[in-house]
Parts: sequence; structure tokens; C-alpha cells
Amino acid sequence: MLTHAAEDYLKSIYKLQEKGGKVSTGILAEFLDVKPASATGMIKKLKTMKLVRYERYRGVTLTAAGKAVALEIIRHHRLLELYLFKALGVPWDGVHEEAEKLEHVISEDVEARMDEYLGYPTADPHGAPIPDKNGVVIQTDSVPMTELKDGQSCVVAEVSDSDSALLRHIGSFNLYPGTAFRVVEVAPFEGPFTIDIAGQEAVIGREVAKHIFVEQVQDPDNV
Amino acid sequence: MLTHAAEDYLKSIYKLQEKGGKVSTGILAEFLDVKPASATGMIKKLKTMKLVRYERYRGVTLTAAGKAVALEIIRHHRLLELYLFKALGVPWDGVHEEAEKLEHVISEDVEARMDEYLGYPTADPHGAPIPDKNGVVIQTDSVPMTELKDGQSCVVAEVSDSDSALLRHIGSFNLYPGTAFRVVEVAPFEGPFTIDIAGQEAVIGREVAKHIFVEQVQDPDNV
DNA sequence: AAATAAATTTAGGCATGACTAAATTATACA
DNA sequence: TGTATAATTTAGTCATGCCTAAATTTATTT
Ligand SMILES: [Mn+2]
Ligand SMILES: [Mn+2]
Ligand SMILES: [Mn+2]
Ligand SMILES: [Mn+2]
Repeated sequence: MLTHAAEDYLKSIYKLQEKGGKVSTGILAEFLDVKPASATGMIKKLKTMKLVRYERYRGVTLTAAGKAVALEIIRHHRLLELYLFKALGVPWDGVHEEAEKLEHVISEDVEARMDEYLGYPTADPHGAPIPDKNGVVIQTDSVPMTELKDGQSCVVAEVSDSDSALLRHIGSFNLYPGTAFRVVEVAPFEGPFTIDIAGQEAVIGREVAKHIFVEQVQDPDNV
Repeated sequence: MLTHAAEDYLKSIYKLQEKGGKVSTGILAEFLDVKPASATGMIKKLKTMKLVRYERYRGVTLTAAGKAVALEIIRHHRLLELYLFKALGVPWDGVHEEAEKLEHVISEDVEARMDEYLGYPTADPHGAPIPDKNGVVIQTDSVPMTELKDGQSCVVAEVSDSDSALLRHIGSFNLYPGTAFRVVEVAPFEGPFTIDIAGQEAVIGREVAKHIFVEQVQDPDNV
């Protein structure tokens, strides 16, 4: 069996190689909050297990076996987040931390039972896709809210889940995945977004908007 | 924070000192399936943390602080067992193994939410008492089924929870905690017990009976 | 093409938590 | 009261997974 640490490395490599192919030791180390030397050490171990491809100074990528493990852990994480949220009422800014520990520990049986209880869901409380039990991920084509223009309407697809305070802030506007809103005004010179959520106006700063991803963008004349 | 290993040692010392005061290194090591030398090492570490009292060759006992930690972990374990059983339908012979890993990992928040969901229960699926959040344990005075005589009636109070196959076997007779039965016959020469469970007769071997604890024992003439 | 800067690797260490083998202490009994 | 036996401790190892500091390699700039 893999250690918790090895699983977290594989998960991180998966996420980083999604946006940008080969993953450098430094990027991986920064993402995991360890030193590059520690990352090199683990990468070598993962290579002997044939879970990653690696050439020194050339970055690392997952093998098919490594990707399968990564997706398995990501599936655990996101199912757990949704389960904690729906079944136990853990607030959406608390589920990530909890799932980060539980993901390494639950059995396949418990995974399957949560999946069934939740009705085979496809997204976690932050809108991130839950890989199915065969490791198939449904990709959506969402864009950062910062790309929106005056008058456009859209639906929240996903929000970054790692910063708890940011999630509480976003939650205070009711901007959960699935929530529809319309851009009332984008202030000039990189200014904030004024939006209309079910008749309620809210002002969203650019730093926050970077972490909100939307889809189904419609211009007002297309309605 | 304590390591998983330290928590398991404290939990084990608690359980062993319940029946017999001071706990010897050998007994503790056997219980945890490690070598005595390993137990000595951990005991020394726990002593520096003031969680146990210990003098070499003289056995070990928990301090108040150590007992509090032990009860906290036991509470996690038993709440988790019951939660997995009731909320996710994990069979009663599977909950122990799962809880053994989860007990070290769940937050106080999740503990409290499970407790609420379950209606502040006082016993796990095997009948073992769940310490309350202040560490108070409700003690019951149950006796091993092997002490029963012909004609006596009783209710199952608790069954040993660590042997999965044994639990499946006991479950096949529906001998869950709370189940009432009457002893039809105790075969002589250390023979098996024939019992009546809601009109259904079952024969229970002595080895199995050792692991079933009963209470509210009544002789037939007292009814 | 060198020189500098950045990234990465190597070497050496530390803390955990297990192990085996050998030495020590306690206990049991003759 | 000594001696055999059993229990326990000590000493020395090993594997993980992290760290820092120094050496090495690659990338960038002039
Ligand atoms: Mn994790
Ligand atoms: Mn998430
Ligand atoms: Mn445990
Ligand atoms: Mn139990």
C-alpha cells in the first residue's frame, strides 16, 4: 500500500500536469509546501514504483498506473467533501481540510456507500468534478469570472476550495455552484464587478473573482 | 498533537487496565501485536508527555491526562462504528476495522455532528458503551454467556468486536445487543448451549459463548 | 561562448516507530 | 537461599519522510 505522503504527491502531480504538461520539482514542492529536495526524494520513490515518468531536471509526469491512483484519491476527496456537506452539514469552508485527511483512510466499501447515498454525484460542493469509479472525469469548460463583460449572464460552475476564508466570503454572497447571476457593471481600470444575484446586488473584487469560475455565459441580446 | 501510534497505545492501556490495574509491557505488546521492546519505547515516550505512570519492570497506568485521551479515541471509535452502521449500512463485522483508522483522523466537529445525528447514543453496534463528550462512561454489569444455566432468560448486552468472522457467525443467529433469549439446555461436560431466540432454536458453542455478554438474567421461576 | 542566475540533486541529519539480539531484573521453586 | 525461567529493558538497526546546506546541472543573458 502507498503511504499518505505518496498519495498526496500523486494527487498534486495530477492537478499540476492538468495545466501545463510536465511538472517541475520546484512547482510540485511549492504546491505541497515541502522543500524541492523532499520532492526529488519522493519522485524517485514513485519512479521505482512505476507510478511516474521522470528524468532529472526534466520534470515528472504520471504513468497510467500513477494517474489511476491520483484519480482514486481525488474521487475519495470530493465524495467525502460532498458527503460531509450533505449528510453531516459540515460548512463548505470546512469540508476540504477534513477530506484531506479522510481521503487516505476510507475503504472502497465506504466510498461506494457514500456514492450510493449521494446518488452518484458528479461534482463536489465547490463544483469540482468527481471522477467516477473507473476514473472518468467529466470536464466542463468554465472560465474565470474576470473574463465577464457588462450585461453578461452566467452560472457559477466552480470555486477554488483551498482557502477557507475566501469560501466563507464567497458563500456570504450565495455564489454557490449552480447559482445564476448577471453582470451589472465592470468598473474600469481593473475595478470590481457589480453583479445581480436573484435581484440582490453584490460587489465582487477582482481577487475574489479570479477564484470563481462560470459557464453558460450569455450576452443580454441572446436572451 | 499525538501520533496515531501513541493514541492506539493509550487506548490499549486503558482497555487493559480496566480488567486488572497495572498493565505489563508484555500484555500491552501482545495486545497491540508489537514486540515488548517496541512497547517499552513508546511507554517511555508517553511518560515524558505525562500521559502514563511507569516504573521499569513495574507496569504502566494512565494519568488523568492519558485517560482523557484514551476515552476521546474510544469515543471516536464507537461513534464511528455506530455511524457507519446506521448511516451508511456498513455491516457490523466491518465497522471495527474501518473505525480503527478513522478514529485518529476525524475532527471534534465531525464527532459532534455524528453524535447529534445518532441522537447522543450510549452504545456502539456491539453493545460497548460510548463515553460522552466529557469522558463519562456508563458501566453495565454484564456476564459472559458461559455462566448461564438451564432455563435462564436474558438479553444480549455486548459482543467482542475484533473478530470479523466471529461477528458474522453471531449475527447469523441474530444475537445482536438487545436481543432476548432463553437457555433451553446446557450440554454437560463443557458442551454447547441450546437457546431459544424468539421461538427459533440455535446451538451456540462454548468458544462463541465466551464472547457474548448478557444481562437481566432471570430464572424461569422468577418470571 | 562565458558568466550569471535559477532549478535541481546530492549528502548528511533528525524524528518516528518498528525490529532483533543481548543484557538485566523479577519471580518461582527447589 | 540460591538458581532456573520468564519478563523486561537496553543497544543497535532499519525504513519513512521530512529538513538544510552544498554541489551540480540547466537556462538565461550579455
Ligand atoms: Mn491528503
Ligand atoms: Mn472541493
Ligand atoms: Mn487505531
Ligand atoms: Mn465496537
